Amino acid sequence: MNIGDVATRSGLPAKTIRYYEDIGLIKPHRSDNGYRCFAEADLHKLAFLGRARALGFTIEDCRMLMALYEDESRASGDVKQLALEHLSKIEAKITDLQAMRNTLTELVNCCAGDNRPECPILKDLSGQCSG
Amino acid sequence: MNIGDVATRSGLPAKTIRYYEDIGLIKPHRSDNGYRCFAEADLHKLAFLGRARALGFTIEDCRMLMALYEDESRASGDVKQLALEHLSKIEAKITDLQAMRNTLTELVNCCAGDNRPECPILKDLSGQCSG
DNA sequence: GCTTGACCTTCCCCTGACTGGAAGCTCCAT
DNA sequence: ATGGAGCTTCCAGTCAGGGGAAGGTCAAGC
Repeated sequence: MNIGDVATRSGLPAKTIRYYEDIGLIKPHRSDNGYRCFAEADLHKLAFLGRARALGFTIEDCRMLMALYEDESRASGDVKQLALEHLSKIEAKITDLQAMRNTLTELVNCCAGDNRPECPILKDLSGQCSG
Repeated sequence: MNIGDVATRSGLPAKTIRYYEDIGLIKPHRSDNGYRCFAEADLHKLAFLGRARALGFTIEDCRMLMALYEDESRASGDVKQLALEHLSKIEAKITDLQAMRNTLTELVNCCAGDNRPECPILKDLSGQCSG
């Protein structure tokens, strides 16, 4: 398979696939003409990577997950720990974003949003507490 | 005021303050020795920027918010629109992260996390649906 | 007056995970 | 032979700064 076919079948852009080769996540063979030549196993790895990335794992996490996946004597505890650490980062992000959302929602609700300059959003940002 | 004092009082790192000058968000004067020389108004702007950034606004958003803040004939509707657009991006991110969290939580709960290699997390990532 | 250390300056490279685009090669169909 | 699609590499850019080098400045202490 050439990269275009793999891109279509994996759902990843060709650019991303080249990048993954660059950083050593996959190692496709080369045809005589210099084109990358992907086997089914490469496609499978790319799909794995795509799913891990979609769950928000970093590239380095993905690298470790792939290594664990390929290590048949792995301990599932190592995978679980990786996932739990990632989960706690996600939860922290959610908490941060919810705090932003709450503040913003309140500010937006206080703002008339008309043609007048008076604006509680700007007032808050400028440090003049409106409460 | 020198940059160190402003950093302390605004809570922003000196690096960040220099960066904000670089991209034109602030324009502190210079002393004869070449040092940046900050007035209270600069400090005020930096505090504004810090709060806007803490609410997750992008730098470009901040630039517009500052312009609106300084425009006494602004319409609060413009500010509100900016805030609403930002809010909807935040909400989209929260939704994405919650989906990740839900999937990950389920996977983690299915994983024994012991010394055995059997692992539903890896199984899911590899595309073998466990359900 | 000299030194020391803290503070300031600019400059450039690095981050993560790609994306865009240029220049050039290959392949296939016409 | 030619045109266009697809492939290659390489360079630069994204966002919002962070790290650190090389060097100028200032105030205190001796």
